[in-house]
Amino acid sequence: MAKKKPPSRAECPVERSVDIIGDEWSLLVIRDAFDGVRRFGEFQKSLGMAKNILSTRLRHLVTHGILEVVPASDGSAFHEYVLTRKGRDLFQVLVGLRQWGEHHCFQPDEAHSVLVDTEQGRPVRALEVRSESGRPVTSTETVVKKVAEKKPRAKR
Amino acid sequence: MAKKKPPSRAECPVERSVDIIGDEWSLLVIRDAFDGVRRFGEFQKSLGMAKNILSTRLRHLVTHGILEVVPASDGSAFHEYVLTRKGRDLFQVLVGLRQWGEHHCFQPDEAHSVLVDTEQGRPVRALEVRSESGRPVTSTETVVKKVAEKKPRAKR
DNA sequence: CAATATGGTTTCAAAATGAAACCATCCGGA
DNA sequence: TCCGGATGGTTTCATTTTGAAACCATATTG
Repeated sequence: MAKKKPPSRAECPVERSVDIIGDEWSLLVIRDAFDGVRRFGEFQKSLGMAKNILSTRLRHLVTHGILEVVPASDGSAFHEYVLTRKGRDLFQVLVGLRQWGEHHCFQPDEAHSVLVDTEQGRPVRALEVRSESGRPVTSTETVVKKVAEKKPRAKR
Repeated sequence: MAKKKPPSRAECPVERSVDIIGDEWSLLVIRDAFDGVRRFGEFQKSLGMAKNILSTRLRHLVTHGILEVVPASDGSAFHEYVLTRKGRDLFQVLVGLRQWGEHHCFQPDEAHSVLVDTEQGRPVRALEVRSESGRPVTSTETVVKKVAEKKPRAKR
C-alpha cells in the first residue's frame, strides 16, 4: 500500500524500485496506463479493484512522480492520470514482465495478448541484457558490485 | 502472500507475472537468489524479514517453479533454495528494476551498487526494447494486440 | 433543475503481516 | 555420546492492510 515509510535508503536500486512499485496493484495500474487508461473509473473497471485501494495507489504513484494529474483531455472538469517520463521509463520492466509471463505462465496452446510495434505490427524482440561491448550476458556472467564505501574526499 | 487463488487466467502476460511475483518480498528474495543467497537463514538476515513470512514466500516461489530445493552444497543435511531456469529467466526483469531504480531513485551524488559483467568488470548496458527489425522502440511506438478470440478451427 | 455519472471517502469485517515464542533436527565439541 | 548451540522452521496473537459496500460531493446531462 502507499507506504508511510520514508523513502527507501537501500543502496540496492532494485530494492528502491520494489519499495515503490513492488506491489500487485501498482504494477497493474502502470500497465493500464501504458495501455492508455487515464480516468479513475477506467482503471477501476479495467482492474476490478476496490475504489479506496485504487485511490491510495493512484495517490501513491502520483506522489512518487510516476503518474501525474492533468486536466481531462475531453475538456470536462474532471482530471486524468498520465504517465510521467519517470513512469514511461518503466517500459522495460513491463516488457520484461510481459515476456516472462508469455514464456512461463501460459500453456503452449493458450492464447495471450502480444506487444507489437505500431510501425510494423510485429511482436517486439525479447529483451537482452548486454555487456558494454554488446555481448549478450546471462545472470551467471554478471555480479553486483557493492558501492565502494564513499570515501570522503581528502580535503584539498 | 502465497496466493490461495487458482493460477491466474488473465489473458495479459503482465498480469500473470504480477500475480506470481508482484509483491515486495518475492522480488527481493529473487534478487538475493541472483546474488547467490541460498540458505533460509541467509535470506532472513539479508532481508530482515519475519521468518514466517519468508517461509511462505519461499514455499510460494518453489510452488511456482521459480526456486527449487536442493541438498546443501556443503554436504550438511540442510537444504538450499536455488533459482530454476524459470527463475533465472527473470533476469531481465530484475535488471530493468535495477536500472530504473538507479536512474530515478537516487540523488546524483548518491552511491549505489552496480551490475557488472564478470568478464570485463564494466556495467552492463541499459536494456532496450527493440522491434523485430532491431530498431529501438519506445512505449508510444508499441501497442498491445489483444488475443484474437480463439476461433475454433473449422473442421477439416 | 432534477437525475445520473464521476470520483472519490468512510466504515467495518476479513485477511495478511510481523514480532516473538516455541519446537524439532542437525552439528560440533568435550 | 551427550550437551549446547545453530539452523530452519511453525504457532500464536496483536497490528496493519485490504476490500466490499455505503455514503457523499461535484459535474454533467436531459
